[in-house]
Amino acid sequence: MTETRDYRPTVFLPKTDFPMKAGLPQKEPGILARWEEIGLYEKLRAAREGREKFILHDGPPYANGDMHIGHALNHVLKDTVVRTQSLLGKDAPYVPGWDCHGLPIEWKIEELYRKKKKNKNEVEPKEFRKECRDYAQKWVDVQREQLKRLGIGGRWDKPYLTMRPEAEGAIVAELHKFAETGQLYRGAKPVMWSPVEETALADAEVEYQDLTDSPQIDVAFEIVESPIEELVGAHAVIWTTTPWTIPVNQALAYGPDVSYWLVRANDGRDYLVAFKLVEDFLKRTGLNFRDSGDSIPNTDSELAAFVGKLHFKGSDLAGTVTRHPMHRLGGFYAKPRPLLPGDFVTTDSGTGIVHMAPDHGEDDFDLCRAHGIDPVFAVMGDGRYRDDWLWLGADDVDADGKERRRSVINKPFNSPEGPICSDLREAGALLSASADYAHSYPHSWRSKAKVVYRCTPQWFIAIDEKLGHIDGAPTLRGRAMEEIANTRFVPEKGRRRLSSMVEGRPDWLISRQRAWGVPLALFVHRESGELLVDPEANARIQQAIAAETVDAWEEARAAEFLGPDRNPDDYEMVTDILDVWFDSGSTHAFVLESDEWPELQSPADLYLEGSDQHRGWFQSSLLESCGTRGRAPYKAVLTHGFTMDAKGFKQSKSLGNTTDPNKVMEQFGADIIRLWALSVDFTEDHRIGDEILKGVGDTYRKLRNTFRYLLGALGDFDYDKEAVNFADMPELERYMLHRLSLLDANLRRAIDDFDFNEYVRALSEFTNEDLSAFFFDVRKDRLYCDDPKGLERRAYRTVLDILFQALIRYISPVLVYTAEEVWSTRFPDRDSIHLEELHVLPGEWPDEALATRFDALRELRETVTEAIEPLRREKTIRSGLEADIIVPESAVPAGFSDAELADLFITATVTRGQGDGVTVSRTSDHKCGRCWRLLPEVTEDGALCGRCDGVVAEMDANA
RNA sequence: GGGCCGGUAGCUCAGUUGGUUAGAGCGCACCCCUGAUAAGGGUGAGGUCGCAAGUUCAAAUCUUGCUCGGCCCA
Repeated sequence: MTETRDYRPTVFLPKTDFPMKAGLPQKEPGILARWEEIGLYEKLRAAREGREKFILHDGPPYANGDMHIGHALNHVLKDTVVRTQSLLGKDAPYVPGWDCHGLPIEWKIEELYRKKKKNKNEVEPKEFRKECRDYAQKWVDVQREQLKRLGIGGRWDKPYLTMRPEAEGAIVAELHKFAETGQLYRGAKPVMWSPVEETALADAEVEYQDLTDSPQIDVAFEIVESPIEELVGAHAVIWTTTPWTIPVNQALAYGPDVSYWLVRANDGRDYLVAFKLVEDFLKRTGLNFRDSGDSIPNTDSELAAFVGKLHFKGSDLAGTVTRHPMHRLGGFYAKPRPLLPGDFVTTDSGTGIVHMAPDHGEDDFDLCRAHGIDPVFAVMGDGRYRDDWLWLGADDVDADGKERRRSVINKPFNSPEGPICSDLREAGALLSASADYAHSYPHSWRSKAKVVYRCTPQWFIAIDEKLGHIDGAPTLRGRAMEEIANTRFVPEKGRRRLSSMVEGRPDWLISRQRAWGVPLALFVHRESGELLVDPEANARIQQAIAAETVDAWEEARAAEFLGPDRNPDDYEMVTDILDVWFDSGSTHAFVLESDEWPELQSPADLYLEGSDQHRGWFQSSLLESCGTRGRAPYKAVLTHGFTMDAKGFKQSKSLGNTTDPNKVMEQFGADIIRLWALSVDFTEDHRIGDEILKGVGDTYRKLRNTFRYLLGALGDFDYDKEAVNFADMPELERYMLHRLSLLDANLRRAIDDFDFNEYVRALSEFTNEDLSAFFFDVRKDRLYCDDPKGLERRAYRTVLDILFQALIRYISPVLVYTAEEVWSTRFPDRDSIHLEELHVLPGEWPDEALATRFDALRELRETVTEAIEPLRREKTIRSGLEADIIVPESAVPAGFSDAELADLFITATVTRGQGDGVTVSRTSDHKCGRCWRLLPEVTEDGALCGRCDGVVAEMDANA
């Protein structure tokens, strides 16, 4: 009789060439090449011309080394901000930049010299800087290619570099603004100084290492004068870990609120020591009480017995004067060493009396300056004492009787057997000396050598002077604080972090004694010591540097810069260079305000960097801009955390737990890294690792397959001929447009909040839950089997088209390559998805009443699938299509027919019953040979249902 | 050592001003489909909310201490 016909060719299956497997590592470079070929970035600029601008200003990464995961995260976030703003229709240009000057690069070049046994001092500064410049340029080029490969869109043909001569000239111009407005001063202040590199170091250039063999000594200073009679002739004891500072001791400090005790020791002397530290003191020195009856009081009553006896409050010590252990040498050492009150004195360690060397400590300097005691500048740049310094220890003499001048960080110099200690011991002043103290001590992060505090002439920007040139502004610090209050912070906690740093910071030390950087192009009058303030001279300097690079700043040209009315011999030319934070703090000036990038403007809408930049770029930019312009260079600041390894630990090369984004791109593709960066909570520290990347890959495949389905279902869709009006659509289609409207609002809010985690999550959940598991599944039958001319199938495809148009735009800032691949598959003749804007969705789509009914229906649907499950387990039925369902009448939302329910539940039939549970049984109907539904109208398995019969008949007729 | 920030299922994340049984997606296990097929659908098992005290009728949520991790600083 009737042989079973194979109806497969009559079913409208999705058809597309878009592959399920992505092959991103192979595919992405080709897509990137095409973008460059068509000039995508320029096309986008042209397309958005005249629109509202959104300026994200790029914080310059340092031009050294390959792109690492931190760069990748940072740039993906920046790119996503730019692309999402562009999706909203704004003109959002992106000009990337690099930080090129500074010690790390200089150090690299010096390292190369050392390998070649070449001495830096024998090389012309110009030649040396040229090598630094070439080195920086090399890494700029490397990083640029890596960032492009990541899919970061921007002005790659003209990035800003801090070493471009135009930038160097502009940075000098910014410095001159500070000079011309009186905010710049030269001060002698102890700064972190590396004797090895012979330069002052910024905080960021210093690292702390734990030492266990540092020297510690107790030194007695004889009291020669005091309002307290018992103290005269006694000894004040200081404790220090830096014996080398004793030669420049100038005073002692006590804590006004600290309690002191005069210890009558068994060596016959009386020692003044903080009460709380007596025990430690005796232990270190091996001394004991002179009278066996004395002991350290343990109880309050024992202590009370001492009060008024040999027990003093710190403030009582005012007016007490000691003399230096080496006072017999006369001169500097013969001067009195007064006891001064210092709030910084604690009783955590030592003796509660602190020796003051204003040359070598911040507290020391400040306290001494307040009492008219000046530093003596005895230690030179290489860490050695001046040749003419009177005393450094008698045995610091070589075999020929010639004095050896050792660096102060030299270990033997500071050792208990060293020259300082030996002489102190001989003078009877050394009460203890050992080399076993454990603490952390600052080292240069480049040379790993110890650094010291050293007083040197340095240039500072004053933080607490009134800003006379800016109307209504208080001090620089004050204005910066006001501007922090006016700035948006994402996340909000960044505000507190930045303000507490600005609140507590000292004046800005901007000078460095190095070669690779922008000069502090200033003249100082030799006689008056005054800074030359001459806008015309300054302009000549700026122009020369902008034209010829920093090489223009050389002695030979002093006359040219000073002009005909001044004698170059009268002026000292400053040869220091600027802190690189001043360079990058000025980017808003030489990038955002520059004519070279007319697409930019200032202030920027957003600065976006890692949370470490609260100390760095956010702050230097804020101070630079407030000092010169009286306002912040940004309207908003977004910070991200750091990327840890899979277990939440810091990534480091030495631990071998780093994830290299370049390798991830090779292995999985740039889109995977991008999706990862946007999936984690970047406002906090977050992790990366194999398992996490695998999960990201799963999310990616689901999104990709959703697009593959849409492409397949819409392969032959012709909007003009097929589209159905909203009003004519079935309710499910209208409900999906409601859901899309919600998603759209959600995503737009996420864009405004820079909440990309939410953005990706919302998008991913929508495709999983609303589309794949619900809408696509329910409408599968209609797509495959309905009459193509029928309203229902056309309505479905119309919504699929709407979904496609929306989703491809939503995903385009995230999966930049895949979005393009999808777009070009559907529209091979169009330029790029990345030129598109979000559509404004029709206001008629949201329908709360409809949504309430469908939301309830989906809940019922869950109950139904749950009820079907046991029958499938026992193999009574295989799929829901074989199930007859009875649902409680009361559980069904209004307005659904039984047939609609069967469609929505993907079951054979649905009827309503009175009970409160769902009943499931196997249907007795037969299976349609084409659509596989089990329906009463199908006479036998394999025969056709009415719908399929009609469709097949028409196809046959047209064949 | 100090300041600030964080610790919720295997993973990525939600959890309003303290208020039923702490949620989602993914993964995993099991099942179905074999006409989205290296895809699709379903069901299920996973949590002492870092630990310990405290406040409260009630704590993932508030307080304190500790611990682990991070950033910045010394």
